[in-house]
Amino acid sequence: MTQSPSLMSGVPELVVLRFLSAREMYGYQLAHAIRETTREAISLGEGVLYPALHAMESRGFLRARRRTVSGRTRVYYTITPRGQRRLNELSQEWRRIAGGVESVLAGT
Amino acid sequence: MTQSPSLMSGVPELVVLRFLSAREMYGYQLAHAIRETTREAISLGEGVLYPALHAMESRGFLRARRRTVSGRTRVYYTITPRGQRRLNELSQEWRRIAGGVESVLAGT
DNA sequence: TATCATACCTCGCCATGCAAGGTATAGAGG
DNA sequence: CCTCTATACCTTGCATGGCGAGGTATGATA
Repeated sequence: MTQSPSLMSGVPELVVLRFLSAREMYGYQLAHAIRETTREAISLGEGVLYPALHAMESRGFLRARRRTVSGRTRVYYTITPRGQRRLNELSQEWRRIAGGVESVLAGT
Repeated sequence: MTQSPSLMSGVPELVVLRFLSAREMYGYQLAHAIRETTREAISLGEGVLYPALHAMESRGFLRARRRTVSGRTRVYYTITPRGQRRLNELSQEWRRIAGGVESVLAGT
């Protein structure tokens, strides 16, 4: 119903890569960490997070490793060199666009 | 080919509304103003700008008025009260998400 | 007379967010 | 024992929306 144009496009990939560049994490953990770090400003639903993780893995940005911890299966992700390069590109892209938007919002 | 996730989603609508909240403008003029103000950081192609303008008009955010200036037809746009409300919402939304991304990029 | 800048437009691809729905285990409380 | 909550993963289908490519037309400049 033409709600909002979702300013979120590309954001999940960027923030996930950033987290994984610091340490290995699993999906559920990522979701919580993102919510906490951003104080709820960014909250990725599972329908966003998991497909994003799979896409990044198949593109070679992440490596997945299943581990069973006390009867529960977790999929841990680590960032690859390609993923690191991707993160650098996306960060730069983000800064560029965010800077542009800010300059417009600030007025001439 | 899964190029880039295009962090641009929603940005055209936001920046156009912001410009039009200051003064009446026509499409081509908007494109140039956006490029200039953002120092090329944001550059809207015509395949983005015109469909966006039409969509915003049909949603009641803008009002269009054709005018012929020295043999050329221009479509001037003004923002409506609804468009102004929309701008406020989008701005807030933008600040929220951008703040979240920044906090992630900055690290814990 | 060509080329550029102005000025508008549409079509079609496809990437992607997101809601909704599904499976399964562990632990706590009644 | 049973229900509920938290943990932990998954997929399908829809709608949005950016973007390239292509199209039309005029005025000015070289």
